[in-house]
Amino acid sequence: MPSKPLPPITIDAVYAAPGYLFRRMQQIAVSIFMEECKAFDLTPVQYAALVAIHTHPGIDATRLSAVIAFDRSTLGSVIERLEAKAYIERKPAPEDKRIKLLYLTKSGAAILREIIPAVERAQARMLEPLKPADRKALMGLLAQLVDLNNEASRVPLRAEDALEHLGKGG
Amino acid sequence: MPSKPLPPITIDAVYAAPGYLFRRMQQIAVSIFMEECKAFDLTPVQYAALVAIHTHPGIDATRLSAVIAFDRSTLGSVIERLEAKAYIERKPAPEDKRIKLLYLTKSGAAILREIIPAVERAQARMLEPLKPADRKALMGLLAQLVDLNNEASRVPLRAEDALEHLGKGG
DNA sequence: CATAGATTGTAAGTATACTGTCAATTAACA
DNA sequence: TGTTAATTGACAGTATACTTACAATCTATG
Repeated sequence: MPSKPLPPITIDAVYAAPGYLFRRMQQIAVSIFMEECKAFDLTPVQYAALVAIHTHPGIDATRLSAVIAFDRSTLGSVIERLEAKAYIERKPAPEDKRIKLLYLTKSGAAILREIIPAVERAQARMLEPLKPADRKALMGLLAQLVDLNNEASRVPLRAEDALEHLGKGG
Repeated sequence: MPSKPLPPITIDAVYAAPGYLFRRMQQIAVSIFMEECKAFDLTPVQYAALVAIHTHPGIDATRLSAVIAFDRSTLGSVIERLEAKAYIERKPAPEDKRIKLLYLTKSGAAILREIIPAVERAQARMLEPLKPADRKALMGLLAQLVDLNNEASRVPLRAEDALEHLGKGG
Protein backbone atom coordinates (compact mmCIF):
# COMPACT_ATOMS: atom_id res chain seq x y z
CA MET A 1 0.00 0.00 0.00
CA PRO A 2 2.43 2.68 -1.15
CA SER A 3 0.60 6.03 -1.10
CA LYS A 4 -1.58 6.52 -4.23
CA PRO A 5 -3.66 9.31 -2.76
CA LEU A 6 -6.00 10.25 -5.61
CA PRO A 7 -6.46 7.60 -8.29
CA PRO A 8 -9.95 8.46 -9.56
CA ILE A 9 -9.12 9.13 -13.19
CA THR A 10 -6.36 10.20 -15.52
CA ILE A 11 -6.24 12.38 -18.59
CA ASP A 12 -5.81 9.30 -20.78
CA ALA A 13 -9.32 8.21 -19.83
CA VAL A 14 -10.59 11.59 -20.98
CA TYR A 15 -8.86 11.19 -24.33
CA ALA A 16 -10.78 7.98 -24.98
CA ALA A 17 -14.14 9.34 -23.82
CA PRO A 18 -16.82 9.99 -26.45
CA GLY A 19 -17.42 13.53 -25.22
CA TYR A 20 -13.78 14.47 -25.63
CA LEU A 21 -13.55 12.98 -29.12
CA PHE A 22 -16.75 14.73 -30.21
CA ARG A 23 -15.50 18.09 -28.95
CA ARG A 24 -12.09 17.65 -30.51
CA MET A 25 -13.54 16.55 -33.83
CA GLN A 26 -15.85 19.57 -33.87
CA GLN A 27 -12.86 21.87 -33.26
CA ILE A 28 -10.99 20.24 -36.13
CA ALA A 29 -14.00 20.39 -38.44
CA VAL A 30 -14.56 24.10 -37.82
CA SER A 31 -10.88 24.79 -38.27
CA ILE A 32 -10.81 23.02 -41.65
CA PHE A 33 -14.01 24.74 -42.76
CA MET A 34 -12.69 28.18 -41.89
CA GLU A 35 -9.41 27.48 -43.63
CA GLU A 36 -11.03 26.36 -46.88
CA CYS A 37 -13.62 29.15 -46.80
CA LYS A 38 -11.53 32.03 -45.48
CA ALA A 39 -11.98 33.92 -48.74
CA PHE A 40 -15.71 34.14 -48.10
CA ASP A 41 -15.96 35.33 -44.48
CA LEU A 42 -18.74 32.85 -43.67
CA THR A 43 -18.86 30.59 -40.62
CA PRO A 44 -20.23 27.04 -40.75
CA VAL A 45 -23.40 28.17 -39.02
CA GLN A 46 -23.89 31.14 -41.33
CA TYR A 47 -23.40 28.80 -44.28
CA ALA A 48 -25.99 26.36 -42.94
CA ALA A 49 -28.42 29.22 -42.40
CA LEU A 50 -27.99 30.42 -45.98
CA VAL A 51 -28.59 26.93 -47.35
CA ALA A 52 -31.68 26.49 -45.20
CA ILE A 53 -33.12 29.84 -46.26
CA HIS A 54 -32.35 28.96 -49.86
CA THR A 55 -34.15 25.65 -49.49
CA HIS A 56 -37.07 27.20 -47.58
CA PRO A 57 -37.58 30.79 -48.75
CA GLY A 58 -39.80 32.76 -46.42
CA ILE A 59 -38.96 30.68 -43.36
CA ASP A 60 -39.05 32.47 -40.02
CA ALA A 61 -36.30 32.50 -37.40
CA THR A 62 -37.87 29.99 -35.02
CA ARG A 63 -38.41 27.41 -37.76
CA LEU A 64 -34.97 28.10 -39.13
CA SER A 65 -33.46 27.30 -35.75
CA ALA A 66 -35.22 23.93 -35.85
CA VAL A 67 -34.19 23.19 -39.42
CA ILE A 68 -30.48 23.70 -38.74
CA ALA A 69 -30.63 22.53 -35.10
CA PHE A 70 -29.38 25.89 -34.02
CA ASP A 71 -30.07 27.60 -30.74
CA ARG A 72 -32.94 30.04 -31.09
CA SER A 73 -31.39 32.77 -28.96
CA THR A 74 -28.08 32.83 -30.80
CA LEU A 75 -29.78 32.74 -34.18
CA GLY A 76 -30.83 36.36 -33.77
CA SER A 77 -27.25 37.58 -34.00
CA VAL A 78 -26.44 35.18 -36.83
CA ILE A 79 -29.35 36.62 -38.82
CA GLU A 80 -28.20 40.13 -37.98
CA ARG A 81 -24.74 39.43 -39.35
CA LEU A 82 -26.11 37.84 -42.52
CA GLU A 83 -28.43 40.81 -42.95
CA ALA A 84 -25.55 43.25 -42.39
CA LYS A 85 -23.64 41.49 -45.15
CA ALA A 86 -26.75 41.84 -47.34
CA TYR A 87 -26.98 38.08 -47.92
CA ILE A 88 -30.52 37.85 -46.55
CA GLU A 89 -33.56 40.07 -46.13
CA ARG A 90 -36.15 40.17 -43.37
CA LYS A 91 -39.70 41.00 -44.34
CA PRO A 92 -42.68 41.29 -42.01
CA ALA A 93 -45.31 38.59 -42.46
CA PRO A 94 -48.62 40.11 -43.61
CA GLU A 95 -50.83 37.85 -41.55
CA ASP A 96 -48.77 37.77 -38.34
CA LYS A 97 -47.07 40.90 -37.05
CA ARG A 98 -44.73 38.92 -34.79
CA ILE A 99 -43.06 37.02 -37.59
CA LYS A 100 -40.30 38.19 -39.89
CA LEU A 101 -39.80 36.12 -43.02
CA LEU A 102 -36.31 35.39 -44.29
CA TYR A 103 -35.24 35.50 -47.92
CA LEU A 104 -31.93 35.15 -49.72
CA THR A 105 -30.82 38.27 -51.60
CA LYS A 106 -29.15 38.10 -55.00
CA SER A 107 -25.73 38.42 -53.42
CA GLY A 108 -26.70 35.79 -50.85
CA ALA A 109 -27.53 33.36 -53.63
CA ALA A 110 -24.32 34.32 -55.40
CA ILE A 111 -22.06 33.76 -52.39
CA LEU A 112 -23.78 30.43 -51.82
CA ARG A 113 -22.98 29.30 -55.35
CA GLU A 114 -19.40 30.48 -55.02
CA ILE A 115 -18.64 28.96 -51.64
CA ILE A 116 -19.93 25.49 -52.37
CA PRO A 117 -16.73 24.11 -53.91
CA ALA A 118 -14.77 25.32 -50.87
CA VAL A 119 -17.29 23.75 -48.50
CA GLU A 120 -17.06 20.46 -50.35
CA ARG A 121 -13.29 20.56 -50.16
CA ALA A 122 -13.58 21.15 -46.42
CA GLN A 123 -16.01 18.27 -45.91
CA ALA A 124 -13.73 15.97 -47.88
CA ARG A 125 -10.65 17.05 -45.93
CA MET A 126 -12.28 16.25 -42.59
CA LEU A 127 -12.54 12.58 -43.53
CA GLU A 128 -9.50 12.36 -45.79
CA PRO A 129 -7.22 10.56 -43.29
CA LEU A 130 -9.58 7.57 -43.25
CA LYS A 131 -9.88 4.88 -45.86
CA PRO A 132 -13.01 5.30 -48.03
CA ALA A 133 -14.78 2.35 -46.42
CA ASP A 134 -14.05 3.74 -42.97
CA ARG A 135 -15.36 7.17 -43.96
CA LYS A 136 -18.62 5.61 -44.98
CA ALA A 137 -18.83 3.54 -41.81
CA LEU A 138 -18.11 6.54 -39.59
CA MET A 139 -20.67 8.77 -41.31
CA GLY A 140 -23.26 6.03 -41.18
CA LEU A 141 -22.81 5.41 -37.48
CA LEU A 142 -22.69 9.10 -36.67
CA ALA A 143 -25.82 9.90 -38.68
CA GLN A 144 -27.57 7.07 -36.88
CA LEU A 145 -26.39 8.25 -33.47
CA VAL A 146 -27.33 11.88 -34.07
CA ASP A 147 -30.75 10.83 -35.27
CA LEU A 148 -31.41 8.55 -32.31
CA ASN A 149 -30.09 11.15 -29.86
CA ASN A 150 -32.00 14.00 -31.46
CA GLU A 151 -34.25 14.54 -28.46
CA ALA A 152 -31.29 14.87 -26.11
CA SER A 153 -30.36 18.33 -27.31
CA ARG A 154 -33.19 20.75 -26.93
CA VAL A 155 -34.47 22.11 -30.20
CA PRO A 156 -37.80 23.97 -30.22
CA LEU A 157 -39.31 21.95 -33.05
CA ARG A 158 -38.43 18.87 -35.02
CA ALA A 159 -37.25 19.90 -38.46
CA GLU A 160 -40.08 18.09 -40.26
CA ASP A 161 -42.77 19.52 -38.00
CA ALA A 162 -41.32 22.97 -38.42
CA LEU A 163 -41.92 22.98 -42.15
CA GLU A 164 -45.47 21.78 -42.48
CA HIS A 165 -46.84 25.07 -43.79
CA LEU A 166 -43.85 25.97 -45.90
CA GLY A 167 -42.97 25.12 -49.46
CA LYS A 168 -45.93 22.86 -50.03
CA GLY A 169 -48.28 25.82 -49.78
CA GLY A 170 -50.48 24.15 -47.19
CA MET B 1 -36.56 24.07 -69.05
CA PRO B 2 -39.03 25.17 -66.38
CA SER B 3 -37.25 27.78 -64.23
CA LYS B 4 -35.00 26.16 -61.53
CA PRO B 5 -33.07 29.35 -60.83
CA LEU B 6 -30.84 28.29 -57.90
CA PRO B 7 -30.14 24.59 -57.64
CA PRO B 8 -26.72 24.66 -55.95
CA ILE B 9 -27.50 22.75 -52.76
CA THR B 10 -30.28 21.83 -50.38
CA ILE B 11 -30.48 21.49 -46.64
CA ASP B 12 -30.59 17.71 -46.96
CA ALA B 13 -27.04 17.76 -48.28
CA VAL B 14 -26.02 19.71 -45.17
CA TYR B 15 -27.63 17.09 -42.91
CA ALA B 16 -25.42 14.40 -44.44
CA ALA B 17 -22.21 16.45 -44.33
CA PRO B 18 -19.54 15.48 -41.81
CA GLY B 19 -19.25 19.01 -40.46
CA TYR B 20 -22.94 19.18 -39.66
CA LEU B 21 -22.95 15.79 -37.95
CA PHE B 22 -19.88 16.67 -35.90
CA ARG B 23 -21.43 19.95 -34.75
CA ARG B 24 -24.75 18.33 -33.92
CA MET B 25 -23.12 15.46 -32.04
CA GLN B 26 -21.07 17.92 -30.01
CA GLN B 27 -24.24 19.82 -29.09
CA ILE B 28 -25.88 16.58 -28.00
CA ALA B 29 -22.81 15.46 -26.04
CA VAL B 30 -22.58 18.73 -24.12
CA SER B 31 -26.29 18.65 -23.43
CA ILE B 32 -26.12 15.13 -21.99
CA PHE B 33 -23.03 15.99 -19.95
CA MET B 34 -24.66 19.05 -18.42
CA GLU B 35 -27.80 17.12 -17.65
CA GLU B 36 -26.00 14.32 -15.83
CA CYS B 37 -23.66 16.70 -14.03
CA LYS B 38 -26.00 19.57 -13.24
CA ALA B 39 -25.62 18.95 -9.51
CA PHE B 40 -21.92 19.85 -9.76
CA ASP B 41 -21.89 23.09 -11.76
CA LEU B 42 -18.95 21.96 -13.89
CA THR B 43 -18.75 22.22 -17.68
CA PRO B 44 -17.08 19.54 -19.81
CA VAL B 45 -14.06 21.78 -20.31
CA GLN B 46 -13.76 22.59 -16.62
CA TYR B 47 -13.96 18.87 -15.89
CA ALA B 48 -11.22 18.09 -18.42
CA ALA B 49 -9.05 20.81 -16.91
CA LEU B 50 -9.47 19.40 -13.41
CA VAL B 51 -8.55 15.90 -14.60
CA ALA B 52 -5.50 17.21 -16.45
CA ILE B 53 -4.30 19.20 -13.43
CA HIS B 54 -4.88 16.16 -11.28
CA THR B 55 -2.83 14.01 -13.64
CA HIS B 56 -0.11 16.66 -14.01
CA PRO B 57 0.15 18.69 -10.80
CA GLY B 58 2.14 21.88 -11.26
CA ILE B 59 1.35 22.19 -14.95
CA ASP B 60 1.21 25.71 -16.36
CA ALA B 61 -1.61 27.18 -18.42
CA THR B 62 0.07 26.91 -21.81
CA ARG B 63 0.90 23.23 -21.36
CA LEU B 64 -2.55 22.59 -19.96
CA SER B 65 -4.08 24.05 -23.09
CA ALA B 66 -2.06 21.56 -25.14
CA VAL B 67 -2.92 18.62 -22.91
CA ILE B 68 -6.67 19.13 -23.20
CA ALA B 69 -6.54 20.61 -26.74
CA PHE B 70 -8.09 23.75 -25.42
CA ASP B 71 -7.62 27.21 -26.82
CA ARG B 72 -4.98 29.10 -24.88
CA SER B 73 -6.85 32.40 -24.84
CA THR B 74 -10.07 30.97 -23.48
CA LEU B 75 -8.25 28.89 -20.91
CA GLY B 76 -7.51 31.98 -18.87
CA SER B 77 -11.15 32.49 -18.00
CA VAL B 78 -11.67 28.77 -17.40
CA ILE B 79 -8.83 28.83 -14.87
CA GLU B 80 -10.29 31.95 -13.29
CA ARG B 81 -13.63 30.24 -12.79
CA LEU B 82 -12.05 27.11 -11.34
CA GLU B 83 -9.96 29.30 -9.05
CA ALA B 84 -13.04 31.27 -7.99
CA LYS B 85 -14.72 27.98 -7.05
CA ALA B 86 -11.56 27.11 -5.08
CA TYR B 87 -11.04 23.91 -7.05
CA ILE B 88 -7.53 24.89 -8.15
CA GLU B 89 -4.67 27.11 -6.97
CA ARG B 90 -2.20 29.18 -8.97
CA LYS B 91 1.33 29.48 -7.58
CA PRO B 92 4.19 31.46 -9.13
CA ALA B 93 7.04 29.32 -10.43
CA PRO B 94 10.27 30.01 -8.51
CA GLU B 95 12.61 29.71 -11.49
CA ASP B 96 10.48 31.53 -14.07
CA LYS B 97 8.55 34.63 -13.10
CA ARG B 98 6.27 34.40 -16.12
CA ILE B 99 4.80 31.03 -15.21
CA LYS B 100 2.03 30.23 -12.78
CA LEU B 101 1.75 26.62 -11.73
CA LEU B 102 -1.62 24.96 -11.30
CA TYR B 103 -2.59 22.63 -8.49
CA LEU B 104 -5.79 20.93 -7.41
CA THR B 105 -7.09 21.99 -4.02
CA LYS B 106 -8.62 19.54 -1.56
CA SER B 107 -12.12 20.50 -2.65
CA GLY B 108 -11.02 20.24 -6.28
CA ALA B 109 -9.91 16.67 -5.70
CA ALA B 110 -13.13 16.01 -3.82
CA ILE B 111 -15.43 17.31 -6.55
CA LEU B 112 -13.47 15.29 -9.07
CA ARG B 113 -14.06 12.09 -7.11
CA GLU B 114 -17.73 12.91 -6.71
CA ILE B 115 -18.48 13.87 -10.29
CA ILE B 116 -16.89 10.85 -11.94
CA PRO B 117 -19.93 8.56 -11.75
CA ALA B 118 -22.08 11.27 -13.34
CA VAL B 119 -19.51 11.81 -16.09
CA GLU B 120 -19.41 8.10 -16.80
CA ARG B 121 -23.18 7.98 -16.99
CA ALA B 122 -23.06 10.86 -19.46
CA GLN B 123 -20.43 9.20 -21.64
CA ALA B 124 -22.44 6.00 -21.67
CA ARG B 125 -25.65 7.82 -22.56
CA MET B 126 -24.07 9.49 -25.57
CA LEU B 127 -23.49 6.11 -27.22
CA GLU B 128 -26.42 4.24 -25.72
CA PRO B 129 -28.63 4.29 -28.86
CA LEU B 130 -26.04 2.23 -30.74
CA LYS B 131 -25.42 -1.48 -30.47
CA PRO B 132 -22.29 -2.29 -28.43
CA ALA B 133 -20.34 -3.35 -31.51
CA ASP B 134 -21.28 -0.13 -33.28
CA ARG B 135 -20.23 1.94 -30.28
CA LYS B 136 -16.81 0.36 -30.40
CA ALA B 137 -16.53 0.84 -34.15
CA LEU B 138 -17.56 4.50 -33.95
CA MET B 139 -15.15 5.30 -31.12
CA GLY B 140 -12.33 3.50 -32.89
CA LEU B 141 -12.84 5.38 -36.14
CA LEU B 142 -13.29 8.70 -34.39
CA ALA B 143 -10.17 8.28 -32.25
CA GLN B 144 -8.26 7.43 -35.39
CA LEU B 145 -9.63 10.42 -37.28
CA VAL B 146 -8.97 12.88 -34.45
CA ASP B 147 -5.44 11.60 -34.11
CA LEU B 148 -4.69 11.82 -37.82
CA ASN B 149 -6.29 15.26 -38.07
CA ASN B 150 -4.58 16.57 -34.97
CA GLU B 151 -2.48 19.11 -36.84
CA ALA B 152 -5.56 20.60 -38.52
CA SER B 153 -6.72 22.40 -35.41
CA ARG B 154 -4.10 24.73 -34.06
CA VAL B 155 -2.86 23.75 -30.63
CA PRO B 156 0.32 25.41 -29.33
CA LEU B 157 2.05 22.15 -28.45
CA ARG B 158 1.45 18.46 -28.95
CA ALA B 159 0.29 16.94 -25.71
CA GLU B 160 3.30 14.64 -25.40
CA ASP B 161 5.82 17.39 -26.12
CA ALA B 162 4.14 19.64 -23.62
CA LEU B 163 4.86 17.28 -20.76
CA GLU B 164 8.50 16.44 -21.20
CA HIS B 165 9.63 18.16 -18.03
CA LEU B 166 6.64 17.20 -15.94
CA GLY B 167 5.87 14.10 -13.94
CA LYS B 168 8.99 12.21 -14.94
CA GLY B 169 11.13 14.77 -13.14
CA GLY B 170 13.43 15.28 -16.09
C1' DC C 1 -65.63 40.00 -26.67
C1' DA C 2 -62.45 39.62 -22.78
C1' DT C 3 -58.90 37.12 -20.88
C1' DA C 4 -55.53 33.27 -20.26
C1' DG C 5 -52.15 30.85 -22.62
C1' DA C 6 -49.00 30.17 -26.37
C1' DT C 7 -45.76 32.01 -29.84
C1' DT C 8 -42.25 35.27 -31.78
C1' DG C 9 -38.53 38.07 -31.52
C1' DT C 10 -35.30 40.34 -28.54
C1' DA C 11 -32.15 41.01 -24.87
C1' DA C 12 -29.18 40.10 -20.70
C1' DG C 13 -25.95 37.03 -18.72
C1' DT C 14 -22.60 33.08 -18.76
C1' DA C 15 -19.25 29.92 -21.11
C1' DT C 16 -16.61 28.20 -24.78
C1' DA C 17 -13.56 29.03 -29.14
C1' DC C 18 -10.80 31.65 -31.94
C1' DT C 19 -7.94 35.87 -33.81
C1' DG C 20 -5.22 39.19 -32.76
C1' DT C 21 -2.06 42.25 -29.66
C1' DC C 22 0.79 43.44 -25.78
C1' DA C 23 4.16 43.73 -21.79
C1' DA C 24 7.10 41.13 -18.92
C1' DT C 25 10.34 37.84 -18.89
C1' DT C 26 13.52 34.36 -20.43
C1' DA C 27 16.56 32.27 -23.85
C1' DA C 28 19.68 32.44 -27.88
C1' DC C 29 23.12 34.40 -30.09
C1' DA C 30 26.36 37.75 -32.24
C1' DT D 1 27.37 41.27 -22.86
C1' DG D 2 23.85 43.39 -25.28
C1' DT D 3 20.39 42.86 -28.68
C1' DT D 4 17.10 39.84 -30.75
C1' DA D 5 13.95 36.13 -30.60
C1' DA D 6 10.81 33.24 -28.17
C1' DT D 7 7.72 32.30 -24.35
C1' DT D 8 4.08 33.34 -20.97
C1' DG D 9 0.05 35.30 -19.38
C1' DA D 10 -3.27 38.84 -20.11
C1' DC D 11 -6.47 41.45 -22.82
C1' DA D 12 -9.66 43.06 -26.70
C1' DG D 13 -12.75 41.69 -30.15
C1' DT D 14 -15.82 38.44 -32.76
C1' DA D 15 -18.86 34.28 -33.06
C1' DT D 16 -21.25 30.40 -31.41
C1' DA D 17 -24.24 28.03 -27.60
C1' DC D 18 -27.21 28.01 -23.83
C1' DT D 19 -30.59 29.95 -19.92
C1' DT D 20 -33.81 32.95 -18.48
C1' DA D 21 -36.75 36.83 -18.95
C1' DC D 22 -39.79 39.98 -21.35
C1' DA D 23 -42.99 42.73 -24.45
C1' DA D 24 -45.78 42.31 -28.45
C1' DT D 25 -48.85 39.56 -30.67
C1' DC D 26 -51.81 35.79 -31.79
C1' DT D 27 -54.98 31.85 -30.42
C1' DA D 28 -58.26 29.48 -27.67
C1' DT D 29 -61.73 29.55 -24.54
C1' DG D 30 -65.41 31.08 -21.71
